[in-house]
Amino acid sequence: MIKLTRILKALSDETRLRILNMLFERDCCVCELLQVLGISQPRASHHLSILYNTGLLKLRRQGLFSSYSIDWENMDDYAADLVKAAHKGLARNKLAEEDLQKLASAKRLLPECAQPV
Amino acid sequence: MIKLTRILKALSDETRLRILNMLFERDCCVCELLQVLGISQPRASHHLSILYNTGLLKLRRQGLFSSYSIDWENMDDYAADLVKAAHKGLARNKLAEEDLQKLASAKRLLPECAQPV
DNA sequence: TTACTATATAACAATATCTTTATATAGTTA
DNA sequence: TAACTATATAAAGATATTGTTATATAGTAA
Repeated sequence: MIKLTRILKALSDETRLRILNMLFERDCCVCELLQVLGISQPRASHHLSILYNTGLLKLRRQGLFSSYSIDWENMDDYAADLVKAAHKGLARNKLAEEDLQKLASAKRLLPECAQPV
Repeated sequence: MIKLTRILKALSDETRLRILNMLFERDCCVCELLQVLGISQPRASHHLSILYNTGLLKLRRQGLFSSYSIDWENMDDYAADLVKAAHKGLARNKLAEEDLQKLASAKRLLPECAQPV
């Protein structure tokens, strides 16, 4: 129950849903998330840590850069269902769509910054 | 986005998940929920109002009694997915299982108190 | 080494959520 | 009508969450 509520709480925030929406598109480094979301770095870092600690994201560090992606492999079945349903709920959402457009032209600080994990 | 986060927040609470779990079994009147959950009446009422106002439940009043049930008909597709996934996440949960056992023997104050809506 | 950069963490204020206690509403029964 | 019952709502304290500012960590480059 605690795990389930933690996952639901992790999903219950606009910023974190926007992050997940972007990671549905492809994995991203923090620098890209910052550019697109237009929020402070500690704020992004905080929300990423919540998603990460809940087991929804995995992290690949390359030097100074951190690339996050959705950790489908280690996620419980129901958790994957929740993430997919939340993503479905973002369909045709203005903000979420704009984020993806910005992501397409976001500057990657290093070329290897957002390659598949 | 606001609707989506409201639904996720509504699901992000143990008491409300227990209520939904019971309503997955069958619709219940508040008196039954109180017996099973073992919480105060205003607390149950408060959580029911959150689920109701988020559009996840429907209500049928019969005199003094209120029967709640999951409002599948008026729920968005993604919302139904979220509710089902949350329910899936309760599988084999001790507390949720005990609730259903108690529900089976909960005393209905009126025979028509928990008939299908 | 020092300076710089990307990200994480800590501390704190602002806000939201949960629970309890008290009260209101509205249907029922006498 | 008055008394009673099931449920809802309001007020208020306790706790949790969010966002900001400041600082730490750790990799890179000079």
